[in-house]
Amino acid sequence: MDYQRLAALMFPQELKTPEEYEALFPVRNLPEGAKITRMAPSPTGFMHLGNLFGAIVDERLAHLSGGKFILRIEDTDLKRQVPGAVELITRVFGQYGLNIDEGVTSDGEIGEYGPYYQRQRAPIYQAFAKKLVLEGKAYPCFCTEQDLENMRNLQEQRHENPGYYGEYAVHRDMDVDTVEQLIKEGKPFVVRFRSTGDPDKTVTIDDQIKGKISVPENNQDFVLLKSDGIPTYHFAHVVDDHLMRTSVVVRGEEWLSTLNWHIQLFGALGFKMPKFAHTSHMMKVDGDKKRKLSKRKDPEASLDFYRTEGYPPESVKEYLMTVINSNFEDWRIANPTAPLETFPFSLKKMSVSGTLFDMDKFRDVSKNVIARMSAEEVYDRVVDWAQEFDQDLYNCLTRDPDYAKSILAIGRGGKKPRKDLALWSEVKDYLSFFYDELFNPDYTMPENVAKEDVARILADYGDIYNPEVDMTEWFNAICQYSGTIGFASSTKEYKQNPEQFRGSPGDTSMVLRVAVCGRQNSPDLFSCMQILGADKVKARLQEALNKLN
RNA sequence: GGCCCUAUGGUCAAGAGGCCUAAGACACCGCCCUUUCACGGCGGUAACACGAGUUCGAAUCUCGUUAGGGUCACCA
Repeated sequence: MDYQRLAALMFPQELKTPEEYEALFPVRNLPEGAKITRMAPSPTGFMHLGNLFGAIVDERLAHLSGGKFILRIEDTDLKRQVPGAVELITRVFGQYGLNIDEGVTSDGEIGEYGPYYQRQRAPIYQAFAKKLVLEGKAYPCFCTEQDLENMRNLQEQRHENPGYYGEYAVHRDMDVDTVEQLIKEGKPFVVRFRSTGDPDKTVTIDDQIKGKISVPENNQDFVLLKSDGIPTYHFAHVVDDHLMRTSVVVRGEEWLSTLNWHIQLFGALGFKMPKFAHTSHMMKVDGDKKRKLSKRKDPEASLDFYRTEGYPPESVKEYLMTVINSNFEDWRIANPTAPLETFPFSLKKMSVSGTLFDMDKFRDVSKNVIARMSAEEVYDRVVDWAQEFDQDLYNCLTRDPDYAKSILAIGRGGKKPRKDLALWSEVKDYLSFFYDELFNPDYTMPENVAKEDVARILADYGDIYNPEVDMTEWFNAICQYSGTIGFASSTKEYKQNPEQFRGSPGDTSMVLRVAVCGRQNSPDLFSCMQILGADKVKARLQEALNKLN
């Protein structure tokens, strides 16, 4: 077989040699142990929680080891491309604080191992494909989609494995004259790998997460270059990760099934294999079954969900860390305020089995994240969120920032901070009663307080309330007043003989709370009254009294 | 169906042959603290998928079964 002639027919264009590329992208000069990782999303306009999961692993691995983290765009499939998708990707990286050392950023490409868009790397892949053709390790295939479908049907009928292999690899040994003829006729062709694998033999690799994995050798003549000269994932992955000198390939375990293709290709091209780390999937319960988080069925699969709902990126990251590294939670308890970056992340601690996404757990994590923030920071974040997603809330918050911050400061800080908020979209309801236009009172009074007592408290308290005094004195006044209307004048007293009283100071407070806040649950009532101011408190009491009748 | 991966409470998980009468977190329940709530404290319910084998000894090693997941494209 005249491979020289075959290669010339298949690749008439001017191409650099593989050796030239090797020289162009030399092995990196990095300290011992430094890891090169890469995230390689497709610009589909959708960022999956799993993408972030992988990106965090990549980023931590690289930066904890003094290596490099690369962002490469896998835009080889034109059909799936969506305008603005790359911007979405870089925006997400920015939001989540995943700093790229090399590759595509919001300010263009950086780094010496580019281009980092695969489409722009077409000549590189072609050069290496040509090398394989010259060595008899690849060949053109002129099968149409229809041909392949017919083949699959036949294989299904015969209960044989589907695919392009063995006797089904019909164009494998086509003579060069025929190839020339077909090319002259303008027939499109793909470039296929000529597999020499024996499926009865197995090949074993040591995965960084899963440990030893044994798979049968590949015998499929899979496609290297599509008919438009653009590579498939498999070929692009091998060429890119070699030339970019990636040292650890982190990717989802769905790639395990074609791992033998990649192993074979690294061998055929004479490339040193990188290490592999196959991550398990995020799962979700669907009825009584578990399945992979689905972009179509599960809103929480999309990173956009967290943004629109108002979950801080830190919360998502923090939650993912609890899943990624089993010792993270203990570390966080021991180091409540330490930056995430100081956690000693390790691949060894990664789970090998699929993890169910746990919304309860996630909310808990997020509450803790938000509880650690200052009122100032919460204010800034909520305003940013509201500006985009809740104009009413935005208007309220920005009208008087100090007022808003004083609300958000209630019970914040200290040893036992309040944990009311898990996400920004809960803020509006949380503080609605501080704003007249959001105030939507439910005047349901505590059942154990007689209606005439309610009316009396509401009528009397306006004159009793003194905004000048501190919390202790404020509560003492309520206690004292309670004593004058047949209520106990202390909680202790009431508890000793509940039947002797019409109510307790707690009941009095609850009546006031319902009137002032329009609900039975609120942060500390004293603080609420302080922030609202005496005039507003009195107006609210009157309003509630009017509604009573 | 073939191939591959996985299997400890409802969920995430600790666990590397004896430290296991099996950690911890979330959720749930109870009690305490308390002007309600949110916190916080204390306690509780709840698990090694099944069957063989190896071994003095198995959650841990091996095999099988079962169950779940993934994958079988000119998609990634």
